[in-house]
Amino acid sequence: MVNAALKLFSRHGVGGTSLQMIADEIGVTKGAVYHQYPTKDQIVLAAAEAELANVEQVVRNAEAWPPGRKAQGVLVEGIVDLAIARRREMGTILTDPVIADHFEGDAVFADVMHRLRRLMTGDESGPEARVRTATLIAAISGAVVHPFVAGLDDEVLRVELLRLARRFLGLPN
Amino acid sequence: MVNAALKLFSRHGVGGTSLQMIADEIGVTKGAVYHQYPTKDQIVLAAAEAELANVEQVVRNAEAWPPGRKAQGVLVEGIVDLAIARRREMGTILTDPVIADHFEGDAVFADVMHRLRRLMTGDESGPEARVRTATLIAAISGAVVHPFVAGLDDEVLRVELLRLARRFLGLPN
DNA sequence: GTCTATAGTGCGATAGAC
DNA sequence: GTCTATCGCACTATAGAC
Repeated sequence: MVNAALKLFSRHGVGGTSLQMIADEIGVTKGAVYHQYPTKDQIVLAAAEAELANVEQVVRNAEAWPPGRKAQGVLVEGIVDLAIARRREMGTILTDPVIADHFEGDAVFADVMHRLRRLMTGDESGPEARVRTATLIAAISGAVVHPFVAGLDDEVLRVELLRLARRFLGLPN
Repeated sequence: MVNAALKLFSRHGVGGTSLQMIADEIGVTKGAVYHQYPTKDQIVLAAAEAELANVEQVVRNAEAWPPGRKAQGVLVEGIVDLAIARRREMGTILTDPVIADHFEGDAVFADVMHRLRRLMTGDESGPEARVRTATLIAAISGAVVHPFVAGLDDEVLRVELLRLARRFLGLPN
């Protein structure tokens, strides 16, 4: 259900997705949808959190390594893989205005972003570190939905993106 | 009117913006809006094209220079300035699903993107060139709306983004 | 847990007065 | 060119049978 919602959100936007569309997508009626989630807002929230959980898992994997280049490499590889596996969905939670509103002031979102920045820039937290982190995330999650790469094979895209991201971070090859 | 629509689109998404909201924003009634545009689709199209025209102007400025590093520098500076001046609006035309649908197969959009890629990668047009171009555009237009940089001063953000973009392209300082 | 039925609201769009 | 008034429809949400 949450997955069906995310798929529709990323294809029509949150505002352009109705409960009827979600119900149709999973093959039930609106009433059944309302049984699980009392409001549309709750569905949006659940979908956004589910997608954020994927990012959190990638961050957690990278945190298993001691701080440094290896951890950064694991992080970048995880983000690239995630962005490719979910080309539209990942960008949606970062760019859709309705979901951005939901995450503004959200503690879990802030925590994941903070840990992500820490992995990439260590203890720096000034403007340079912030812009660098925001840029890398935006680059990867945004690039995968750009028309230029719409027709590219997943594996080709993966290799190119990884190369660019590693160079961006100053990591070996 | 087109500007009011773009502002609302970037704040609530295209699907989440009603004609009533647009009418209220510019201080008229729905009837007056319908006098200028026969359908909501036409408004969306006009708004998207207006924003695309800004990008086209930046590309045109860069094309005034002979192909090479100078042209690339002008291009990157123009894109960064545009993204900062219109932090939300520029990202909207690249990420909102409704607008992306409008641009899919659009000749003007394809032309601007083609010229942009040509400026950045010359005559190469393989996967590597495509991913590189898509990544740079996504990075800049996406980074400016990321929560990490929400509180940053425009000028600070501009300097950092320019530095990152230049390094990404292998341009001097 | 899924259904039908329906309330209440706001939507896109149209018609016609001024 | 802007207004009011209104149509038909789809929406979110609720109530209650099975």
